[in-house]
Amino acid sequence: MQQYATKKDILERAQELIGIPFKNIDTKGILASGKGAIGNLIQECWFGIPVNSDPRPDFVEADVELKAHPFRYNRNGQVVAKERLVCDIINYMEEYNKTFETSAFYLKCHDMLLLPYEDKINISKEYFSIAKAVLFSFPEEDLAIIRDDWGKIISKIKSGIAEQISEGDTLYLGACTKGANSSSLRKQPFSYVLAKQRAYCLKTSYMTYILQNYIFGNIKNEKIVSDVSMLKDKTFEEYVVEKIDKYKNYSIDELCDCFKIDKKKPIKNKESLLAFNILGLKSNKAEEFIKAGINVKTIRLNANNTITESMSFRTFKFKEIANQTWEDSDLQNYFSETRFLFIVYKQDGNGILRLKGCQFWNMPYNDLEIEMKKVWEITKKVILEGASFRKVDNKNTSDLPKLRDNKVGHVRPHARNSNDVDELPNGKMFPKQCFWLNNYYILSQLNSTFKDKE
DNA sequence: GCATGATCATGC
DNA sequence: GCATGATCATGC
Repeated sequence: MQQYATKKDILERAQELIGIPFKNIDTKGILASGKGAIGNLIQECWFGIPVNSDPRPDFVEADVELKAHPFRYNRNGQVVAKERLVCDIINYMEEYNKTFETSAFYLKCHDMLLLPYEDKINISKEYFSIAKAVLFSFPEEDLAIIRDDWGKIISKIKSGIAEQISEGDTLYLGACTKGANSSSLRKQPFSYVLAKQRAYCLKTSYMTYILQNYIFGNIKNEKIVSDVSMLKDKTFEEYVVEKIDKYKNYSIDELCDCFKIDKKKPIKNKESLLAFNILGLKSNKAEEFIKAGINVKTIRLNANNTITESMSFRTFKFKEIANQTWEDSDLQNYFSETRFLFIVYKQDGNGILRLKGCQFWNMPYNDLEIEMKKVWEITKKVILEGASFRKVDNKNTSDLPKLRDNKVGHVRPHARNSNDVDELPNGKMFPKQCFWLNNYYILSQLNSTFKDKE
């Protein structure tokens, strides 16, 4: 029998922990032992539960899992999760045989004692302390999405492609890599290919939402699915696709008329705003998209089924790339975690853009870990060498990867103008750059239904 | 026609 | 003032 046997006992004891520096409770020297130590510290030294590998929640009688989790304040002063919340390792050999209710994730994490602590930059973690103590169980509408996420992960195991699982496949519940390094491999049941070891996790974007809305505040955003019964016979993504599909072939002006938007008023990214309107939202913010960290991108197809422009992303800092490895690079993290919603418009014979529909997408595992990795590594090499950055005929040029060098991506300027510069490791200044997805690569990723001849 | 470098426009 | 999403302009 555990000492803290009810939720009430647990929460009361947890409340007493708030504000106490971790070094003051560390009677066993756990902090010195390394990663994951804070959860272990609280479990052992504060609640007296020995660390174990029991598949059941830490508080067995109360059926509650203890989770300490770091947060930070962003530039705007908002609380944001520092990282995803990692749960159990996914045992590919066993997990596919289970139901969601008996999965290792749900069995352990259906109810959690969340203990967020601020992770302060340049301060030793022994001075950190728990900021809040909250008992958390998933809202019904989140559970509907998490259940589908789980199904997606399992279906890749059942298809014998566990090695192609990516965190970007899913919305709230992810499968993140876990292990000493990327060579930690495991067997899978329907293929001889070894797959990277992965663990169930709640995505960083989801944890940020929990922190901002359930723990520290109560910001309300518009929901796409206002009632969970709307997802009775379809997934969230299917619901979105079907809804947008109802306005197939509407021109931008026609859509503006439908939603009473001033056609002449300059609005940034009107095409995506119209898609949000179709989904029943007034703003271009949806609770589900924020939780899932979904990135909405508009794609314009020409009448002859080509795409003119490549797709840009945020600018990078030369020195950041120079100091990172691929595994901890912003680019790898971004494309492995991020799910996209493409809103697809296509020019008709008269050059008028018409809505064709939408498509959820994330970068396939091999495109990221083989192709994009090459682009990143060449970029790093060119930045470190530094010699190729030069001016020819008054134009800045360099040996950074170009459009035809790689089928997935390239590097190009992304700045206000050529005077908007960033410092290279050798001290030279050069226009800010970003990674781009090649226009022809994007085209290759689009559903064939968008490319049909009219 | 397309690749590449440069720049625009909104919105916070 | 700047990030972001997007598009323009030149020259081969």
